[in-house]
Amino acid sequence: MSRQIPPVTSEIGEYPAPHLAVDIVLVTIHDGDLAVLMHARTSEPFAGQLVLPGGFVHPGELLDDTAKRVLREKAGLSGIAVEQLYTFSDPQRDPRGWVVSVAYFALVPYDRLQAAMSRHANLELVAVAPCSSPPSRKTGKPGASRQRSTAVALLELSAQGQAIVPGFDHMTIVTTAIERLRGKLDWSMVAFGLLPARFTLYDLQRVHECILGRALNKPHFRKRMLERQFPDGRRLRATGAFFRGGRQRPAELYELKE
Amino acid sequence: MSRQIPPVTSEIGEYPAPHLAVDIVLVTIHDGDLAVLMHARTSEPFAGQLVLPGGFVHPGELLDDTAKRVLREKAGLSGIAVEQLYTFSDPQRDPRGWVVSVAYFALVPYDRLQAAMSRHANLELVAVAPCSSPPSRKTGKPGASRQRSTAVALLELSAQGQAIVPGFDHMTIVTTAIERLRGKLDWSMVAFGLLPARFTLYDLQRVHECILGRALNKPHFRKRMLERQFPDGRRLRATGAFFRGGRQRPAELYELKE
DNA sequence: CTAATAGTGTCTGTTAGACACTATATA
DNA sequence: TATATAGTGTCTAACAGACACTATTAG
Repeated sequence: MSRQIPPVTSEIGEYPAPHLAVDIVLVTIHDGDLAVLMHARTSEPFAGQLVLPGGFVHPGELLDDTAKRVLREKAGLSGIAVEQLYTFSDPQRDPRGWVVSVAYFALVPYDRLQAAMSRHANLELVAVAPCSSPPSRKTGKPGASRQRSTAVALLELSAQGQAIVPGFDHMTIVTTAIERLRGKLDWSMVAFGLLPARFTLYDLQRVHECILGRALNKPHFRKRMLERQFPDGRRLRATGAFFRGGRQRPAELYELKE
Repeated sequence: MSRQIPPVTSEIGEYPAPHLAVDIVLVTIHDGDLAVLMHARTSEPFAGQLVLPGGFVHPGELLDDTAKRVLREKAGLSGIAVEQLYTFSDPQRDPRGWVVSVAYFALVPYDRLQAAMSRHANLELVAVAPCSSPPSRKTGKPGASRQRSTAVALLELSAQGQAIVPGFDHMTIVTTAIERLRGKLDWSMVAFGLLPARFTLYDLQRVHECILGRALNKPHFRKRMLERQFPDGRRLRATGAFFRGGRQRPAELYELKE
């Protein structure tokens, strides 16, 4: 196969131009694990392997809008905030030709994603777990192993208990997204993107623990969250309503206000 | 002028492709101020205005390599680490046509940049100062004004005392670069990219203060830096040599070791 | 009652800054 | 000597985690 490099000429100069695509890492939390949305490819290359939803940029379109359009077209999800992650440019990353990809990440509460997935049968939710560590918080103490390796994969992907090797360079893209998510956790509002409008403080703590991959101190976490003013100016406010789900004392529901 | 959209066809699909360029924000510290490297455009659009060094991506080239090549070709600087910043895709950002730009930032000690600039007469060093605040640490207390505005410019650019309005969207790119630099300062090694191999602890502190735009506590800063192991595993080590520059007690020179 | 989670109070070690002090060079 | 910066010791306040405790629901 001869690799395609689209020849382009213009006033600007005679510069061949790469195809420009967008790939989306849509992150959610399901069953105590971080998870990302993928779908199985139906054609070569990487037929049968899972890849991130993606698409090419249209003329006159901002990359942010491309990302939103891809989410709408491929997952039926609208009104989700997206954030640019990194641009991947390895000339070999797509066997079909020269395709540079701008990766985005987006966050969605699981219940919204579940509704969307029921209308798009080809979508799959892939669990993301720290490498060489139990896949779920429920089956083992997280954060026990600390490692500084960078060459070895930091994350393991799995769907229905099966390990996943995504197509293209999408494993790298997912790893980059999760690292970015961790880095933004304590100064941005990413945690709330994974929660519904009302949630208990322990829900919020579980989101933080899930992203960080380690346990947090409960009294301190609660104090810090309740005192804090978030970057958009809002604070946590008790609603007076309670979540009565388990067989224990009900937990108060909070929301962002002011 | 009809805006150019290069028509491209390929196996991958019939997708028009944008031109893909790289723009570099080369940051240094000169005379107590952050500064970036620019040059005056000699042709339309934006003839006479200052812009960042940039260039188009070549086929088969990684974007990181494009950034290094641009630094080499336009500023005669080699062996400088570059880091991808953000990809700017506003369809209107270049009046000549559809040009998506991947911005990079790079750091260089002023003495190296000065040597390079003496060989490239068209280059200019543009001072970067926090908006509505004295342009230099020496003429006023920095960090006195705190603002949360995002729509208004956060930075002011100036060369030879004259305010600068760069061409294209390069003001936005510079602002994004400085914000990123601040965010990375306390967990990465960016400060050392702006210093020669040997430096005094107060040099290091001045770099931090310059990037943050506020004063730091001297005893604490020194303790923290001397105890700390940096991400690459190295630590600060006293060299036994001293800088005898002023009319006061000489300051010991330190370097990164181990 | 027990089980299980919700939520709080207190202690301790670490971190960060304020402030004051000593040290040592040049002029 | 005066002065300017180099470099340090100590105090205090805020922060973060460990731990133990009380509260309240379902069953």
